[in-house]
Amino acid sequence: MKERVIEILNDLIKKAGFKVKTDFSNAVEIPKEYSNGDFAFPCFILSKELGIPPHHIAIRLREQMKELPNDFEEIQSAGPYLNFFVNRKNLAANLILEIEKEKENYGKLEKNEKTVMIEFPSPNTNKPLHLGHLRNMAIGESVSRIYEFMGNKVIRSNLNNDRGTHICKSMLAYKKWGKNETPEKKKIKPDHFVGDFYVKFNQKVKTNPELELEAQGMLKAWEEGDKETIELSKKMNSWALEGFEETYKKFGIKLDKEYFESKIYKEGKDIILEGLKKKVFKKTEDGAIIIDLTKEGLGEKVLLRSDGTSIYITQDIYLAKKKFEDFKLDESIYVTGNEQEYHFNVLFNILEKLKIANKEKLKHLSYGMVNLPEGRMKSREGTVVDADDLIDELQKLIREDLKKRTKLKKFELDERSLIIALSALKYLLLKVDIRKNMVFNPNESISFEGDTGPYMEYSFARASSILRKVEKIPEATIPEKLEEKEIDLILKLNEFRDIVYSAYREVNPSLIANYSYKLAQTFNEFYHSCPVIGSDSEGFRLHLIESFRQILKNSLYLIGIDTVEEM
RNA sequence: GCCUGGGUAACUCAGUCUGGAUAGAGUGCCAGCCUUCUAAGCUGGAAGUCGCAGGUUCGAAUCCUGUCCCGGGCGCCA
Repeated sequence: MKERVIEILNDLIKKAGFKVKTDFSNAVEIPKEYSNGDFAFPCFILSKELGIPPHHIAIRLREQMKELPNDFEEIQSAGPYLNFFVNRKNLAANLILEIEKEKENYGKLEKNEKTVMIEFPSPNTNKPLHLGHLRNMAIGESVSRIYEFMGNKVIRSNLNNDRGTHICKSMLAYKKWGKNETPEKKKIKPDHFVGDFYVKFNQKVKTNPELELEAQGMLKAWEEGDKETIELSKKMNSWALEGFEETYKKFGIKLDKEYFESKIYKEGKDIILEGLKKKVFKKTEDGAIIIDLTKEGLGEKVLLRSDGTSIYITQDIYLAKKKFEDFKLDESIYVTGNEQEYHFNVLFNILEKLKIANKEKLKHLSYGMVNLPEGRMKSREGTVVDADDLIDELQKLIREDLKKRTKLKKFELDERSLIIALSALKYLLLKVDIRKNMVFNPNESISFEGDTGPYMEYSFARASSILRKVEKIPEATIPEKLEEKEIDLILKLNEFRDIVYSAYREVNPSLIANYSYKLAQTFNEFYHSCPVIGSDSEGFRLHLIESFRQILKNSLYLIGIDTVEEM
């Protein structure tokens, strides 16, 4: 459409007798206000070259237009701007037709573009998931869906951090004070059961610092193959993983491939030694192998300790290579908090130097932290917002609300309240720009009115309710004159494709989240000013509502949110 | 010290990449709207030196330089 505008502009400039060298094709813009048209040309850009004030240029250009082309409703000069209004009746007719035909596939690309692995949420198995993980999961899932929607094959992978001193801390506490209890006997969600011992350790270590050494000793025993320790680690890790699985399911994510640090932490040495041979790495005097990334501004980084053992980055190099080989990946994305930026920067440099993958194929999707009004969440100090507790609390609030207004059976109540609760949570986490830190205020952030997930659910339910009231949707006849709120809704629906594409290109789910909200808002305005059933435009408006439902559903799907037909 | 992200209304955030028309939402506050398709809604109002100072430009929240404040990183931890 923009090409048409440029075409028309070229024609008008020629007819006006202006001799222009300036390339103005990028100057054509989409105004923020619909009342200023669908496209606008700011004439300032020609003003200097022509030596004519911009508003005169706009008038002169408009004068050349004797007859409007079919695809435009109006072209008008407005001060220094020339505003183009596309033919909205045509647009509405085509749009509705296409959406109703393609339904959930509207805007989707079917091509087989790339195989992409997206790694998230990669938790530690010593404590339950918290709000930070939920942000990670919301982002990971949304980006996965966006990638799939744009025609890529996505493999969701998860690297479980199931070894290390932090794991030994909960193990040690269990060994000392656990009395062989089990989550089943105590009726506690298994990952919470494990986490309670991690908390216990951190309480006890305050008065007994030797526990720290004991935990380190335990790690040593574990790595040396001590049977009892291995058994304990297996038992506790499986509890943790069992609990995580439950939370993933509730939150609506399914990981395709699980990796375990305990299984790969010794791997990667060969790659390092080979790199040493190729002189990509070098050996220090005390025998450690390092890479010098001073030129890249990253300094020196140890890859293999002087005692020959590997560290975090060693196994990450191994795993990256394995991923590319096993799945023939075209791209590998890591979703983690921004505190790991240095690590991934170093990792990607190494992978490129070893020719495992160049940087275009690697992406660190780094997001900001979720803070509380008092500051950072600290699991050791117990100031974390627990993922399960938060979901339960939200669901409870919504369930109470639904109970007051509806007569639902228990399972319906459970299902509906969960969908709405997750809409609140996921939208809250995704509407904020991915790289920004965000503040979670337990008292204020839990809100169901205004710029929230439930607002969108409510809009969807109202639209659905209207459609339920009619038996059959008649053929749409586009009315001679469209109402302002109808036009707003049509234009907003028309933005969907562009928004999804931008979200994909920029790997930014918040664009879709914010669009979903604006779309729902536009619908609510339409809903209040345009009666549907019994009106002259009933047929058209029903189709418009059907299109709205579809686009909102598609849009919410991309940020991992389900819809409900009734509220 | 070096690297990196941020600073927009009382609060939580859009808008910045790709400079344009009076800087937008929501919450909270004030005033209206339920005998009509679900009031988790809609309409109106008050509320902003876009951290600060220069510069570029016809035009700067947006680009450049400097500066202040806040977060994160700079382990032979993960």
